[in-house]
Amino acid sequence: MAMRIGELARQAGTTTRTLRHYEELGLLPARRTGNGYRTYDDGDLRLLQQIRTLQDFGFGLEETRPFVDCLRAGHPAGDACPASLDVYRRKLAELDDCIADLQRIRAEVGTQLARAELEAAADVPGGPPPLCAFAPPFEHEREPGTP
Amino acid sequence: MAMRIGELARQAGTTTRTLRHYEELGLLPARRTGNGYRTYDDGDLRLLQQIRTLQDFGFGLEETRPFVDCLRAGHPAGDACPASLDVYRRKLAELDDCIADLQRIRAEVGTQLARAELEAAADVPGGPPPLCAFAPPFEHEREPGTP
DNA sequence: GTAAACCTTCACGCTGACGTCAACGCCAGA
DNA sequence: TCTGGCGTTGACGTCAGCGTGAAGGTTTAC
Repeated sequence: MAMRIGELARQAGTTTRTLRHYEELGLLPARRTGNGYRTYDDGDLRLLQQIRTLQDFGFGLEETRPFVDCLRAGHPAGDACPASLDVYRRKLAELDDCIADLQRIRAEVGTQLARAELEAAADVPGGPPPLCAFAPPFEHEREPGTP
Repeated sequence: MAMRIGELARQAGTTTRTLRHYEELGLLPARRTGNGYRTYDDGDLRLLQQIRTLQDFGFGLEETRPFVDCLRAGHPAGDACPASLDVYRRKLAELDDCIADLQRIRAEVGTQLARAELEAAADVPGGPPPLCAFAPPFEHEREPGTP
């Protein structure tokens, strides 16, 4: 039940440095034992798991705060509060924008690559295999030594 | 033709700080006039435009280097060299991976949002509009003042 | 009793692409 | 000659999410 920072880090698959960082941010404050050691319980593990899950989805730490607050407020799930739902919705919109941007860019880069490859094939005869095997190099561009 | 740093920055739609940064990286070195002022020409403007275009596509500055070198080597286009094509291809793969990741995440977040919204609707009767318009609020939750 | 394994705080480092001062030099117009 | 607007270098700040020590105290196992 009660555990120290190393144990919690192991259970959550993270590091003690990360947990201290979360505490600096006020995201996951710890109780202290008499000697100053941080001490956590299973509730903290749940909060931490919530944070890590959202992190894996690309949420920033600040964006996880409503979920953590929601859990701490006693709700059974971190997304049982309106503020969390808002974060979900904003993230969805953000993801959609981002995906659309990347798809535009992907298409553009693909086009550029295809064009550049064609031009390279045209400029360096004998380099990459020609699309039409019967297309001979032009005479005035033929290299010396080639019969 | 010849211009100083402010003029080049204006023509390329960037800042003098950015141009000094590029020079620090060795990406866009400048000639100097007698008084130590940086001086650029139209060729530098082309190099800079190449860099900015690739930047807009999400290329890192180091990734633009082959293109810039290619132009400086006298090629008519920055992507006329094999090294540039390699960068294109790596970027395409990177974009595909990234898009796939984001789409998985988008689906996951969408699922979570839908589920959380349903649970919120179930837990808070009378909050969001019910799916079935004939479902009346329960008596013990009815507000005072409502006939 | 001692060594290993834990814990503490402090504080700098890393990545990328610049922004933002400070403190000063150079030059043209009124 | 003064003012304003350019230019220069150097160096620190920003954003996020930690990593990586250093220097020391505490607990645990043998």
